[in-house]
Amino acid sequence: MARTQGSHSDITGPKVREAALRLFAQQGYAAVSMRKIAAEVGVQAGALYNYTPDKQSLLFDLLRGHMDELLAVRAAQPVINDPVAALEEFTRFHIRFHAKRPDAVFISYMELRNLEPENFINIEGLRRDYEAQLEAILQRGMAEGLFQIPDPRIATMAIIAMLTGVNTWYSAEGRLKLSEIEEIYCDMVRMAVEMK
Amino acid sequence: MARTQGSHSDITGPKVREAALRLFAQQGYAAVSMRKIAAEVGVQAGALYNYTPDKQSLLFDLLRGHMDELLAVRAAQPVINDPVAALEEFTRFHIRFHAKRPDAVFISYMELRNLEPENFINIEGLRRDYEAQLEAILQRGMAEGLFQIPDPRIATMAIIAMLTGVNTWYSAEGRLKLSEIEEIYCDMVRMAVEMK
DNA sequence: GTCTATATTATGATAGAC
DNA sequence: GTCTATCATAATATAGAC
Repeated sequence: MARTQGSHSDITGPKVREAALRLFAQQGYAAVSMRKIAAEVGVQAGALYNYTPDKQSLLFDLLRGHMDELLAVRAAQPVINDPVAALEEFTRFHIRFHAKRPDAVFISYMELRNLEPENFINIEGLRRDYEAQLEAILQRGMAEGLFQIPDPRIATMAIIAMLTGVNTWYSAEGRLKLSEIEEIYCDMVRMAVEMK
Repeated sequence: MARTQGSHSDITGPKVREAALRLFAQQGYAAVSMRKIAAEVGVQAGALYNYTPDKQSLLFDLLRGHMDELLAVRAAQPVINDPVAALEEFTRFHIRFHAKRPDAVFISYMELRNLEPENFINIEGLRRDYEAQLEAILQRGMAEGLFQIPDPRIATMAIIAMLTGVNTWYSAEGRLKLSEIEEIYCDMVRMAVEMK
């Protein structure tokens, strides 16, 4: 049986999220109208409401999806017992995962303030879960006498800020390949925490 | 001679910039209307145009003022020749300066994309000038055989990201005083670059 | 599922009275 | 210098035809 003309639910849905992600990252949530998203997708504004109840849900779904994927990919990773090896693996993982998703990372940091309170708490919780994984590695390394860390909680925030900062300047056409960047950060992170 | 009723140029001007800074940081440039700024100041929207030609100039002036102050305060600092001492001073300076101006720091990173191209280039140039100061310290330390740094340009970006990251979680009512935080970051930065 | 049309509200900026 | 009033647009979201 032939499809109803103009019926593209399975294609349009993802396209809406992709367009919203790209536009929110480029211009900011508040600066992007439903009309702009619709134009990018190639439909009229009204049609978007088949895919999201409102603009806020669109933003929340993007952030939630990003965090869910981050945690899911981490959870599927094999556990590494040696703290030194685990720290290196975390460093490489973080850089690689985030470098591949610059738009999602950008809005995850920049548009938190545009989430309604309930949604904000939700995303913040997921972020804390992720941070806790790094902190656990640092704690283990200290317990085993391998790491020398003035304050593990602060070191966690410092390392994550440092690694996520790659996204502010990284370009696939830049001076360094991603694997080289990973290497450099692994060195710096190791030097910053290892016992002398 | 009595003043014209309702004439408060010298008071209202700064109040407009303060209100805009606070609101832009809290809600984002695009989400803040001239009416919201006016309400915060306690005037009508039309009155704002006595203090700024348009909304874009208001944003640019805030970012420009922030960067100018950053560079001016740095320029007034005495030069430190020893790279180790200079790096510690830079670390403490950066944390202290930025912790005191969370709103300005926030919009300096978040609202760059809302600057018109010419204004964007202007601010980016000032930021590069600031980064160059840290990179020069790292280069000097390497030349003198004091620092071991895989890539000075990347180390510069990494350290600045790490230090600026303090602003995402620092609170005056938090577990640690700012002086303690400075101390911890000095340790981590030193450990990350010093020759073993 | 998408379209057109529309209700309702808000926007940046300006003009002119005081 | 500030106010009120207004212009010209643009916003989110919905209703109903197809």
